[in-house]
Amino acid sequence: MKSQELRQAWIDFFVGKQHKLLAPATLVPHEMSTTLFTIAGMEQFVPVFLGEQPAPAPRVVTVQRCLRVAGAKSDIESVGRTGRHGTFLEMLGNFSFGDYYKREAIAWAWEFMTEVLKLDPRRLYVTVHTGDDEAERIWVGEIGLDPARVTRFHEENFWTMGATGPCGPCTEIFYDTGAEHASGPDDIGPNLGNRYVEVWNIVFQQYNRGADGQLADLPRKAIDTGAGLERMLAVCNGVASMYDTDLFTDIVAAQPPVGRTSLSPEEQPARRNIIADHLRAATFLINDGVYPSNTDRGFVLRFLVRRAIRNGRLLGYPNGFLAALVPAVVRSLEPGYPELRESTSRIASALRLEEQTFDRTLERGMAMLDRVIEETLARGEHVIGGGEAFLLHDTYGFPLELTREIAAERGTVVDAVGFDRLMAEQRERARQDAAAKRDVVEVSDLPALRSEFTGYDEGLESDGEVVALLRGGASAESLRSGEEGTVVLSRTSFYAERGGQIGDRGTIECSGPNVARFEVRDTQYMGEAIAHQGVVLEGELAVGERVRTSVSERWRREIRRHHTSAHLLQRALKDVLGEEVNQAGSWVGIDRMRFDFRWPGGALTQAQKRDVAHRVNAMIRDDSHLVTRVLPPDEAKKTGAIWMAGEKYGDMIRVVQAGPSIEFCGGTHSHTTGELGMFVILSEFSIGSGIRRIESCVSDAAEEYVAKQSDLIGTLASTLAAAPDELSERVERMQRDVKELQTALGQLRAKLAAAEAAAYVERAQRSGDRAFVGAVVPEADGEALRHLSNAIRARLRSGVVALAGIDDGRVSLLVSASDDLVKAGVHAGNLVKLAAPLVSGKGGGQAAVAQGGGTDAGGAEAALQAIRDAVFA
RNA sequence: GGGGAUGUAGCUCAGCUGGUAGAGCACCUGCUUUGCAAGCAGGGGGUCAGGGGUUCGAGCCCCCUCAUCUCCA
Repeated sequence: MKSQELRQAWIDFFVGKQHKLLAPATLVPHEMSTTLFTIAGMEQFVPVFLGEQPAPAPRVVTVQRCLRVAGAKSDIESVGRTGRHGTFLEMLGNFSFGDYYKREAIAWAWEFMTEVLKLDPRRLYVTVHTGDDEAERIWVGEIGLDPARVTRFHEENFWTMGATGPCGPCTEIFYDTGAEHASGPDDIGPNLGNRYVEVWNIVFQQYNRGADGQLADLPRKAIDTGAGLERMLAVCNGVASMYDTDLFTDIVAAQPPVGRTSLSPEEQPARRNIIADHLRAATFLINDGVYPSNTDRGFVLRFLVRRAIRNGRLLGYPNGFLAALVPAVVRSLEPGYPELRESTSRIASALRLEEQTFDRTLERGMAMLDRVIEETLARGEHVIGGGEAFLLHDTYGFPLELTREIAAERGTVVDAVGFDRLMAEQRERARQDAAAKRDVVEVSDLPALRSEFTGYDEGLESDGEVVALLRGGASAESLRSGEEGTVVLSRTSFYAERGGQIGDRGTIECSGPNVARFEVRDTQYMGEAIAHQGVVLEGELAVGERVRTSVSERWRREIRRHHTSAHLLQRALKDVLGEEVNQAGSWVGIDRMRFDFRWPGGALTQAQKRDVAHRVNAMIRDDSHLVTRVLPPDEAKKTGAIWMAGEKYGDMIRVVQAGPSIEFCGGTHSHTTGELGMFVILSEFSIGSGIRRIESCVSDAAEEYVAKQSDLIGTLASTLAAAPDELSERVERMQRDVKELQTALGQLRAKLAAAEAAAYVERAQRSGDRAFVGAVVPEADGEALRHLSNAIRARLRSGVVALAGIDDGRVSLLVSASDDLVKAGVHAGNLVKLAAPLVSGKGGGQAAVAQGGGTDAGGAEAALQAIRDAVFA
């Protein structure tokens, strides 16, 4: 059986049982999630289980891609080595939200496995929760399973996603792969070893575990099942390992022939499997909008990619092999995920870039390791310290296994114990921090609320009803004058912050006989509800009242214009730099717009920026009417509109067209492009490797900016008495003049110092063959003293120069001694230390040259005397 | 989110306990020379990432910010 046949059979079976087929969520979960990635099929339904969102249908079927890298549910070291472990997997799932329950869920699972897949019932075993008599009764009484095939477990049969969230008892179906796969003589049933493989988990979701660890009942009981496609496929095909199914064999077969390698032939298949697994994960992560980076999801992606590259190197694969494998991965998964095709080149180029980055890291690490090994050997030791290995790993990203390998070649070993200890400390630090501020899923005390946004069609004003009020996060019946709080309405013209567009401001007024006015300072989404945050200006606002909403006209107008400019800018960027430019986020305010985009080419040139701005302005002058259509996803994609990878879109998608720009967008926009007036780029800079940010503005803000610039140029021109056109030339000439003057001044000073030096040298005091020059130099700072001192010393064969510069009431001391006197024991630093207190200061330095200073100019002569006495003593 | 490292000439990097900012390569000029990184001599080139503080004095010490690299969650 092929993977696609199994996927399709699954979907067909449950659609036949009146299930609605839903599109899978991306690997990047919804904002409220407590997990970094989508790790289970039920992830996207958590708000439904909790009663925060309505169910999309009573019965649902999905094929959900999942990623399990960290945490209790995965073991990265086992990936590729056992037949059951992988980081990326597809979860076949059927769900019931308050519809059918245990009986149907169990019966259908049995039907699918024995009748559709035609698996041998004699190989199937079942586990149920210790407290779940009902499930066992169904298995034995209704399905007719031999009671000997049902075992009870406690912890193993209580499913939970994480520390908190929906959970409940479960029943699991195991497949007996045969005695030849037994882990040992004790491996005679589920959960004892590798022989019995868990293929299907049917969870009876009925509790929510809160932050305090207590279980609370869910609003309604639900069914949540998950069967791993990879394991199920292996079972169907009678192979022991999922790596022997077409999901992996196609990718392994596409890998280059093994080159020079130190790996044993037995070790090589595991390495090839690891590459296939990590590449599947990486392909989907990038497809879903994640890119390699140092934090969060990006880091996990980087970890997987680098691990794959490292294994490829060990197998002797050529540079760039990973990117070259992307088409094979896409071919393998395309039947289930046609959308992968259009991301192929984007995925490959991201992997290529990461491989280059990794190469640089390895090169740097290699140089450091060489030094470490040499130092170790030079000390006559043969153990590389754990601290040093950890430093290489932690700070410079050099993998431990590489350190070990290279160390071994040079006859040394690595202190693994020390390394592990440091690693554990690092983990503990991060974990404690994370534990301190973990988000908790809680059943909201608000019922599942949903607000309708009327702003698309009705403009700035609309009617609605107050359905909930919050004061300090807790629900309230009413809000009185002066109180701050949150208002949730059934319908509203206020746009809540989403898609980079900030929330609206304005006022909400009671439309009834009651008088109340609420000032809205910000608007945010709370689930599907639109929450207006602000303060009651007058009267009292109560739940159930009819209200009229009105958004500040200027606020919305300027936001609309800036949002539209973001679309035009993206179009222009793609025109100038190429279609591969991808939006990586944006922020739309009333007087500014930030647009982040992926562009590995570095800073934009002046000409590119000008070209981009010019194109945007040309689109504005074309004065096109904006056209918005609301389409189902398939049709929306046919328009060729730009959409953001990894962004979630609903059942119906708004497609906004502004001149040549077509984008998926839920924001509010201007009526015509001409409304924007003028577009100006304020700045362009990097906000991370491969990501750049453009800040720009349009409309009033653009006019103001240009006016300010113009004023500035006017001021400059009049200050410099130059025409604006000549400004840059003028400034350049001034800089050149300054440089020349500085050079001339330096030369002059040197000459002057030389001339003065001659005079000072003539006045030198001598004692034996030692000479001493001491002088108070008015209006001289440290720099001047140094020049003079150098000039004098150059003329003295042997002697000490001590100068006291007086500048602005402060004294600088500088003492220097000729080499022969230094050898004879004269120490300029000590001389300064001796003299400095006489000018109420301090100082010091080296034997040849020393400096000091103080605040008492009157003591300068005495200080020089003291030095002279010391030199001649 | 937490930790580590780095930022000095166009490039790669030195810079000791705080005391006159350096080397190699590249560049310019001249000479020599014409076989694999040519040689010799001379020269130009610096906001020591930015800001604040301590100090007589900061590239170096302290604080903040920014950028880049990196590990962990």
